[in-house]
Formats: sequence, structure tokens, C-alpha cells
Amino acid sequence: MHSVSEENYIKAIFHLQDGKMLVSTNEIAGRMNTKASSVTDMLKKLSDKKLAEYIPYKGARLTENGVRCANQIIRKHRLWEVFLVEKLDFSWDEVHEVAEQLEHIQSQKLIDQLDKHLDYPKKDPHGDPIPDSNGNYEVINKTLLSQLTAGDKGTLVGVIDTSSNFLNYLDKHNIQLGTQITVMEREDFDNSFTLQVNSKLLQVSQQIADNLYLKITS
Amino acid sequence: MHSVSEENYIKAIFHLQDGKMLVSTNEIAGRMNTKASSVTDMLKKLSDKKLAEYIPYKGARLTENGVRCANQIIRKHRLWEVFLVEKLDFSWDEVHEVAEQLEHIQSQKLIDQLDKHLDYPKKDPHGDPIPDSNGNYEVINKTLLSQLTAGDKGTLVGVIDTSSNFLNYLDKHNIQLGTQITVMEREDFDNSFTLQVNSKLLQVSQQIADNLYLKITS
DNA sequence: CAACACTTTTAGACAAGACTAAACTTTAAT
DNA sequence: ATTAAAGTTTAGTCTTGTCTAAAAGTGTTG
Repeated sequence: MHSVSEENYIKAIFHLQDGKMLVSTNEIAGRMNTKASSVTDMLKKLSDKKLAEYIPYKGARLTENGVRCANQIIRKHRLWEVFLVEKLDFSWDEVHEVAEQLEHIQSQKLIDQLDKHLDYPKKDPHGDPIPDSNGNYEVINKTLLSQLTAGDKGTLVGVIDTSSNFLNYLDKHNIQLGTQITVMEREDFDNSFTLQVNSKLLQVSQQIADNLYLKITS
Repeated sequence: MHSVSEENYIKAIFHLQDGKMLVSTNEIAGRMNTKASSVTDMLKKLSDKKLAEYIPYKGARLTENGVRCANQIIRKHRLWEVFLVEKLDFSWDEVHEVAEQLEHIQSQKLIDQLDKHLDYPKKDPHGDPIPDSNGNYEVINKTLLSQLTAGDKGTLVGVIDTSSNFLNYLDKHNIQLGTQITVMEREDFDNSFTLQVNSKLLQVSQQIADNLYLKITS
């Protein structure tokens, strides 16, 4: 089918193009830890294969075909994450790296059976939706914590950063998917927040507030 | 660690060197579906990395390190095969291809936890032993069917060829691991056999007899 | 609208792993 | 002991994916 490298670029473009008309070469290079010149080469190839539309000096965007492809890779990634957590007792901060490898295994039967074995999960361990085999997924109603103001409250339904560093920070404060969070105060100067979590007060920086999705309950 | 390609060569040499002093370039090329010149290149690389001893024009053999490495790859391959059959309802003829991909995933925790999840299996779905994390495995007492004579009998404990073609042939005749087989007659002319299997008589060619391992019961 | 900064592409190189064709060893047979 | 066949290695090429350095394009700002 497609090479591992092609799949990684498709995934990167997919995540970056959300909303945007075109994704720039530099943005892709940043996310992939490669150089802009390597990205240019790959964009030409993806364009030849009709997986992306590429306008030199302007940027690129996935075609319908490319999006379909991206959804299948994301489906595989997230199903493997569920497998690792549910069946192999991985914690949510350990799964990403391994899932990055597993997502490239090519076997339709494998992924269908894995889905069934896991009882058709709808979300991965970080709260992200798992596309079904047609690429459709439940849109989750969620708001970035950093956009809330004092008095708002909700439950944690997703995280953006899935690095061990960040997830360990959450673990340390007993914050998991489903945890109740109330915004007590917002500091306009540095956009930091005072939250009430697990009956305790917690100060969090903007960087943290930018990585937490809540489902508002009031 | 090692590249996928290196791992595949290590595995091939390991399987070929059984008993032999040295494995020839051509033998490796045959098993890997590559050309002899590609094998020469790789043997130099494996030799540089101290994974194989290579004597130009003579052949190669894995070092102790190479053997350790081979055992870990085989351990991963066979554990994944068990997983596919036991947990994902694959049949024994479908697992090889997918396990060839899965065996190259790099994560010690993954393989430890998979082993535990499967309850530390000792054999894969084709009857081959699964090395433990130190590379040790149970030696299975077995004899090639093609070396038996009229009157011998035993139970099927292993197969050599794991291709769908061969395994489907066995399925068609209801032959599985554990099936009782009696040698009724051996035709010296073409080394074919008349067997009694599942209370029926079955003619098998030498090629088939060369791929079945029995544990002798009489 | 010109000049500079920034982004992007091109050109050329490299590493891994494969191939073909030619040269070289080994082995077996006369 | 020669020679032919078979097996192996070398030399050179190709593809994929990466890089650096240089050239080209874009855009912003005075």
C-alpha cells in the first residue's frame, strides 16, 4: 500500500489541516522533525499519488482519498492504544510510542478482529474518538480549558499532548478522563488558572490549560 | 536496535544453520527471495556488527550474540501467532504473514506483557516452541513422518511449512496438532505413504511427509 | 516600490538495501 | 592437472528518504 514514511506524512498533514485551507511546508517539517526540503519532496510524491493537493510555495491539503487514508491510520493507532491499556496493562502515558509502530502493520483482518476483540471501543485512552471502518466517528462535545472563565465547570474528556511528561503530571495530581474540574479563578496577566480538582485547589499554567478538553456541566 | 532487514537475515541464517557449520550465500538468498550479491553485502554488515562470522566464499554462521538476537525475534513471532489464533480468531494458516510484520515491533514491555496476557504459552499454533525471555525453550521430542516405516504411529506435534497452501491441505483432511497418525504402508519407489488418519486411509506424497513432525507413540 | 527577512524549492550528496553484469573462487569431472 | 560449471564477490546503478547549501519566491515594512 503506502510506505511508513508516506503514512506518517499523511497523518501529520491531517492533524495540521484542521480548519485551515492549506498546511505549510514548515509546519509539516516542524511536526515531523524533518527539514523543509524533505517535506517538499514528499508533498510532490503525495500529490502524484493523488493523496494531497500541493501548490508550490503555498502549501498542501489532503484529498478526499488522503483523508480516508489518514482516518484508517488513526483508527489503527487508537485501537492499538486501547488494546495496550485494556489488555496489556499499559498506562496512558506509555502507549503512544508503541502505537506509532503498530499503526503501520498492514492487515485488514487484523484490525477488524482487534476492533471486535476490544468490543468496538468509541474512544482511545486519551479521550479521542476512534473512526469506524468507514472513517466515521462520534464528534465529542468538548471545550478547551483555556477558554473557560471563573465559575465554569466540567469533566475531563480529552487531552491534546500525549507525551509521558504531560500525562505523568496529570497522574501526579490524580487527574484522569472523567475527573471533575471547576475553574475558580483565571489570572488575566499570564492566563494561568486556579482549579478545583479532587476537592483540592490547583494552579495550572496556560500551557496546561491549552491541553485539556472539558465537557461543560454548568 | 537492528533494522527490519537485518532482523530478517538473522532469522534466515538461524533457521538454516541448524546443525551445519556454515550457511552458504545462495541458501540465504533462496530463503529470503533476494540475490546472492545482496546477501554478500548484508553478511559483511552483520559481520561488522559481530552478529555473524563471515568467511568469504565459504559462508556464514551467527555468533552467540546473533543467536540471542534470533531467539528474541522468534519469540516475538511465535507469541504474536498465539495471540492472533487465541485472541483474534485467526486460523493457523493466516498468522504467518501478519506475525512477520509484528515481530519487528520494538518494545520490551510490549512483548513481556503479551507473554503474560497469553499466560506464558510454550508452543505456537504450528507446534514450535516459544523461547522465554532468556532465549531458552523446551525441546520437543519429534520425528519427521518421512523417516517412519509401516507400523509406526504417533500424534502430530509440528509442521515445517507454514504456508496457507499446506495448512489448508491439512485442514481439508481434518489434520491438526494432536491428530493420531498411523503409517500403514511406505512406497519405496516415490517415498509416498499410506496413512490412517481419523479412521480413514490417506495417500500422501514425500513432500507432505517431509513437513510433518510426529511424537511416536509405539 | 524597494529591500530585507522569512519560507520554500532546487541541486547535489549520502545511507540503506536491493539489483545486474562482470570478475573471481571453488568444486567436480574429465 | 585442466577445465567447465556452479557459487560468490565486486563494481556500478537504482530507489526511498533524508540532509545541506544555494537559489528562488513571498511578504512586510519603511
